Amino acid sequence: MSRASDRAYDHIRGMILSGELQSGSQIREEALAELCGVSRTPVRDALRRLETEMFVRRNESQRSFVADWSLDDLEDAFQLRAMLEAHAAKRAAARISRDQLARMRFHNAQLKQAIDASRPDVPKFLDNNRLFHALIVEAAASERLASMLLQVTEQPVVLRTARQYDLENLRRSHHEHDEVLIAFDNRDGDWAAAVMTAHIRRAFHAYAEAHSTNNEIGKSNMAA
Amino acid sequence: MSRASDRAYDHIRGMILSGELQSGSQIREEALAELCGVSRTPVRDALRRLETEMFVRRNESQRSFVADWSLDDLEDAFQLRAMLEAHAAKRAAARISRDQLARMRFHNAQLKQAIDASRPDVPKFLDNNRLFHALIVEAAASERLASMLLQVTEQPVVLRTARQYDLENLRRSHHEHDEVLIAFDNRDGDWAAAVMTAHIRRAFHAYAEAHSTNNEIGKSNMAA
DNA sequence: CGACAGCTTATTGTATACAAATACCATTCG
DNA sequence: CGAATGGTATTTGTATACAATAAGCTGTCG
Repeated sequence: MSRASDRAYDHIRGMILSGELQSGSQIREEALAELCGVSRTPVRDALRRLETEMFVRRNESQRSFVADWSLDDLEDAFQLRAMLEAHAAKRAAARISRDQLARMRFHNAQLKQAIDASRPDVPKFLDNNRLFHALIVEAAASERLASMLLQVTEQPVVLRTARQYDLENLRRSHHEHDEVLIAFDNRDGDWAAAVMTAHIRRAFHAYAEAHSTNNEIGKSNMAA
Repeated sequence: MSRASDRAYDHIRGMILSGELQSGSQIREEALAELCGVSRTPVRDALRRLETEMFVRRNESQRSFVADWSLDDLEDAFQLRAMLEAHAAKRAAARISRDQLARMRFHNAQLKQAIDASRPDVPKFLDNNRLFHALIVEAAASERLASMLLQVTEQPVVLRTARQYDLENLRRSHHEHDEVLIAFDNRDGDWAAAVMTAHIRRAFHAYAEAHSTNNEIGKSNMAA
């Protein structure tokens, strides 16, 4: 997309994720325009996108607000995500190429390195985790599925704890990824789907637990 | 939403569904603006919406085109729809109220009347069918699920046959709805989900068959 | 005190002008 | 003859002004 509306999108999204824009607070187009250094036109574009992704909500008279998520909403999103990612895994098992498999293995290895380092490298973990999951979606070869997953993969919730990244959960993620790979090797879609469902549900519970014992500010991209 | 951009949305969507805008053809904002009698601003708004709903596709340099769907794309959409509607049915089974159940029964009865008339009343059938399904989504009580279902419920495909509305399929729809209601009565979410999956998959095959034996122009809202 | 009407202000919606990017076409050069 | 290049036309992106709508406030009346 165009430069200005993209910048606006990234900027606003970032402010929501970081908590700079408080959950539930009203956001005015002109104020955002100033913050982003563009006019209202691209800001409106960005707001529409964020609205479909449920980062932003509009009331009946078209005022925009930062989405305010309850734990129930969160579980709802995770439930849909589990279903969609399981479906993606099943499709991927039947279609994935040698090359894609190799790349998945690579990212899972990188992700293990990130955990095993003397000081765990969380950004590296998250990055490779994201790429691992992206490859499954790519292999699933369904544009529609991909676009739906985008809508549930990142939640507009500011996590307030560091425990989201506890080593135990990161290690489990790695092992679950490994099992997905074995299921793919065996072209067993049902197996892959089941592992993926469990993977996402575990992520939800880690997420929820972290959310209930809030200490400090974190990012929202859960390590699934 | 606002009046002008809503009108633009409805108008463009209608032109796509009716075939007035040919699949795969490029669409220019200014041309649409003239057709809709508004300026480009609301047209752009409408195009963005239609794009997220996959009625419109944009190439790498931001030109817009009417979506062109293959049978595979269609099956893909139906598969996702089946999964999502089954999920909705399962959730609904656990949450639906007496009043909602009564309204569902009403619509299913109306829909039967539409079939049993000396000359089947297809619009009446479709209307009550839509309301029946909408009630399930309402009872499922997940905004996200609802918004995702909107994205897969209407396909931007011009059907070229009347057979989509053959009586046999309409009757089956009625009976399947009936079974969903019984499953709801028994609060059996798995049962409801299974019936719904079958319901949507049958609809797909009816749709696909109709699509392969094309005669005349129809609407795209399949009787599921 | 409370509710309501009318005015004022704040906010979003639309039109339009212009800027930027891209496609298209013709012409030239190898 | 084909590929590359440049210029022109087409199309989309952005800013801005103004219109329409909704919210908030103030003062009046019951």
